[in-house]
Amino acid sequence: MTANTPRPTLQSIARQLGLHVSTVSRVLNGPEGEGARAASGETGERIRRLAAELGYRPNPHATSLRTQRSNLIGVMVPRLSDVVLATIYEGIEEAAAELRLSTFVTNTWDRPETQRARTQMILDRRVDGLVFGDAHADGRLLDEVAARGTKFVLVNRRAGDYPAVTCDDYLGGRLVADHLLGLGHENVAVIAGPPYASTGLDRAAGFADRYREAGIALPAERIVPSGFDTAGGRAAAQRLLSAPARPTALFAVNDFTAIGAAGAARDHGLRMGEDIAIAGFNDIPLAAELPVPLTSVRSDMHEMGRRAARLLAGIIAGEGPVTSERLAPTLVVRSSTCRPPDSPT
Amino acid sequence: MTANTPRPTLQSIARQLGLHVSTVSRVLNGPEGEGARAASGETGERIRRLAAELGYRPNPHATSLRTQRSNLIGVMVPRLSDVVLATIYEGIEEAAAELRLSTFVTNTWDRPETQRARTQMILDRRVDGLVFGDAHADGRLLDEVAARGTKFVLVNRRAGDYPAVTCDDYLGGRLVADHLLGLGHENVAVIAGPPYASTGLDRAAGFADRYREAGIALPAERIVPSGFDTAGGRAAAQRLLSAPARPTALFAVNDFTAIGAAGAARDHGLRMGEDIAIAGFNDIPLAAELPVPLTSVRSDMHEMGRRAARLLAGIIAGEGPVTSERLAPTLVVRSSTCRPPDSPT
DNA sequence: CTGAAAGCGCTTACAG
DNA sequence: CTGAAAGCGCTTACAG
Repeated sequence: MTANTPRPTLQSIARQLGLHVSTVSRVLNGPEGEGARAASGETGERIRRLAAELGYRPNPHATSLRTQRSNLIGVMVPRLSDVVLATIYEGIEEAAAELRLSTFVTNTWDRPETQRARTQMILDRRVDGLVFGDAHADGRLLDEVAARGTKFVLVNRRAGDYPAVTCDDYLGGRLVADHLLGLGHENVAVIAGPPYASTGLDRAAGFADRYREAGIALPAERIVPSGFDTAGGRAAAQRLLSAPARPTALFAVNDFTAIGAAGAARDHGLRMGEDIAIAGFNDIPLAAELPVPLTSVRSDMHEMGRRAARLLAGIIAGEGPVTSERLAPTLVVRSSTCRPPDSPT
Repeated sequence: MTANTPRPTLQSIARQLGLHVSTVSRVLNGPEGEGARAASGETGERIRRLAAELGYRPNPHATSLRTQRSNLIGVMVPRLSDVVLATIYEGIEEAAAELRLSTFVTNTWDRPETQRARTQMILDRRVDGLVFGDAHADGRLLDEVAARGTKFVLVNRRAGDYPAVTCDDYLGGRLVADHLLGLGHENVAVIAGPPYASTGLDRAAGFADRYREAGIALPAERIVPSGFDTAGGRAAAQRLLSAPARPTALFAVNDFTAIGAAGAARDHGLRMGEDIAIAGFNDIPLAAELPVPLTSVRSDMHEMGRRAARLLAGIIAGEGPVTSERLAPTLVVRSSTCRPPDSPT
């Protein structure tokens, strides 16, 4: 295909073959049934041969205009340079491509105005559906989007009763609590992430519930909100480690927060994995590569993305009842979580 | 806008106002000049008012079909879960949105077959242009794409004479060499990345040239290829540190590779920043957060992405001569680069 | 199995 | 300043 040759169209192919455009359409892009039948005919063979020779590719804008289906989906994420979201998006994009869906992805920075503006921008592109990876617990924007009849699913974070594919964050929090309890930690704290994200909320809740079941109630000041980045983790840990009865173990609801917390611990002269235990969440690839490898909860983010794409595709296709999915996490124990310093060996 | 109301179209607006669709089109979506003139008329006011009230949004598929312009661009990256590429993409997406362009982004894993297949998939979507963030030095695929008359730019990696926005990687390599020479390192090695990426090649070349100018020629076995991830850095460093006259400093052409190298150093009982100097490239956010903060070359990846988007937009618009851009890097010195262990203080 | 027709929602050169 | 017409490239119900 050289630069000057105009792209072939159904029309141009029909003309060259002395056929009608509708015939060519049915053979090349028609539904399976018809295409298959047409396949038998010798005409079908001629059409297919010429189309292949010319490198015919249907014009998706024409198809979308005609069918009112764009085969496009939009994906909203807080920020793609966060490896957690990037990995989820990779899963979405991969599964979407398998389903012949193309994706637009955009950052919303977790800011409501940006979320609203970018959602509108994506809807203006006439996507068939949306994946929200930035849902806020209040669900206000989602309510509006749902009211318009727009199809969507949530991924990573849940909100209300909207269909969502998430990690079982509550269970993940419990797993960490189990582990720290087993090591003998009774004086612990949680760096809980921002208050609008179900991930942090559920992880913290699972952790606190498990401790409560063990007879240890975490006081409110031991569950501190934070950003999801290293700076947030550092600041939160700084506060916790300056308190009177310093905790012997920290559960950060995200690995970056945990890395920031490790920095704060260092500033306090504490060695992670020896003087203080720190656990994170997500098991990002770097967790295992740190000088003191980080104990973390592994969730299959790529698979989460794949499932979200498929769930959305099902909804778009109008398939049966929609049920949210919750992936089981596993705890990966590494050397960052030691026993309490004064514990008997 | 409720679920059951059909979306307004130019037609529906024209009908409600007793006007012709072409009039409405000119007022709502027409070129600046006409729109402005139409603005004065009282009719224009009525049209605009109703459109706003109904929440009219032009159907981009219809517009694209008619104008043969999709306002869509495609972005090819090795993998989005690499924070370097994710950050570049954020810049592309941000600038593209400002230019009213929407972007498709896809992973190609640096595999030629995938690159080819995904490029075709993106072109099938009738994008107006492409940004390649995964160019291979041989430029084979790019030659094919160029031969079709497709418009594109490269970002991060350059190839042939195709328009590209890159970091001045050669200069970056020189900066690191300057720094290590200043510290007194004469026995050094480079972990150079894969042989198909201009980034690693140029960084290694700048480094080696600067050392040569200082009278120190790096033997070939001191410039070892690697992957761009921690595993690759670890393996390469493992080899280098097992050699007879062990280098006192390592330049890894990427921060992940440097982190992997630090792991290998630890395995050899070497403390980074005390027994061995290690420098990276890109200054990813984590570099400053490591227990031993990493010396690295900073390149403004977000800005690189923004410029690539604008360069492509210029090419699509058919504006003047196209010139590649090369952003100046800066060296960020941190504690990972110490003097050679046996150097006089 | 193939053809003819209508129409998805827009833009734009041509009249008036 | 506004209208009428043509057409971008497809799909699909209706005939034959």
